[in-house]
Amino acid sequence: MRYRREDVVDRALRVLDDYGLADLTMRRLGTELGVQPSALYHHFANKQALLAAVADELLARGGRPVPPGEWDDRARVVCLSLRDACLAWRDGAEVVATARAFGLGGLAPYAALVDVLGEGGLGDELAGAAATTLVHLVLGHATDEQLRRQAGSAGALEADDLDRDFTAEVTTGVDLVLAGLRARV
Amino acid sequence: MRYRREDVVDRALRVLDDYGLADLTMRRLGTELGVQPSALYHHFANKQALLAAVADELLARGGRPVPPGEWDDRARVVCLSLRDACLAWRDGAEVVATARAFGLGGLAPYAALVDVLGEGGLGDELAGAAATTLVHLVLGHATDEQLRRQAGSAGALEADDLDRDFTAEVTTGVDLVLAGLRARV
DNA sequence: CCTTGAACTGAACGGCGTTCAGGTTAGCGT
DNA sequence: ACGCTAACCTGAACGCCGTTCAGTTCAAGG
Repeated sequence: MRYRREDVVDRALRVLDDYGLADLTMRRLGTELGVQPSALYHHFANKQALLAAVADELLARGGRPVPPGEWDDRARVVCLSLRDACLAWRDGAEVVATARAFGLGGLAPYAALVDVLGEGGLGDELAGAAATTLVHLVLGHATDEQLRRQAGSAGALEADDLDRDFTAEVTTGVDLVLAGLRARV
Repeated sequence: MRYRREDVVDRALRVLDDYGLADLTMRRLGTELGVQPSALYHHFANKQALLAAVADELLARGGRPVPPGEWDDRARVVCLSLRDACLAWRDGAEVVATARAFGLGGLAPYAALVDVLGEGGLGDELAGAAATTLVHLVLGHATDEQLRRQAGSAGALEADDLDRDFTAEVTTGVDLVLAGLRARV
């Protein structure tokens, strides 16, 4: 069996979901495809590039249309949609965050936010700063949540982490920023 | 020469600042101390624990007293002080972020924020959510900034990253959240 | 049928975190 | 001054990791 780039990404997503980011190694992925690890370097320059492609695919599959309405409601949908896309895959938030940090992938949500906020009448500078803030906020929360859940299922759970309402927490954070923005329009 | 725990942390901070997080390996740190890598495992259970200690020390050294005043001004000082502490060391933000994610260190800023916001009359839940939001926001911005600067000095700089005012950006983000909070008091 | 380019092999390189049985040494109680 | 104890360290090994590279296979178009 010979593979194309997208086949490799698809399989990488499955390995990610089944075994986690730590076990998504080039060797493991190669084994899973019945191929030498070195074969993967025909499709990707290095592991970072692979992870960037995985992040983009992960976001594309979790994408959800942004309904018409007020700009702040639309921004909230973009944020929560980003969160859901990340949470839909094991270690999804970390994958997106690292890809984004290296500047190789996961940039779509930021662009979408800048658009929506721009439509809202915010200046370019404010829209950019707010979009960056929202993306960091959402990815940070989601990374935390996935890591805590994982630590919890491994037995190392702390009492105050069990009855935490993560959804309420991140929604509060997003709404705080949006309220701050509304005060500036 | 025989070392104590704090000597190792001190040296680790120096290696971090001189060579970056990627080169802060157990072997490198051992060599730097004139000691076998395995010797480090007498002081720390594993590398994560070492990094947590490094993060705490990094934050302690960058610490700055929070002056009296209004709760929102004090919260802003805590946030910018956290940022400065991270930026004072190469890859500082990433070190703190990962230590915090694993729940082993870097928790002081969060606690300080919860305190300050609690004094401001916010409920426990809102204070917690807001503190988490602010920490993610600041660490996210700082991580980005340090990574971009590093990529820039490596030659792979993009035009729109050069004339970015990171300080203004993160201040805007923090102020947006604080404005949102003020609207709720 | 031949050519060409994409896909892959197989072995190796250097480095990583971590373990472990045993050796060394500083400092304290006597 | 001496012995003991606990702290500190050695040296070698284990099993991984990402990545490179010269050479091989194979599907498809002319």
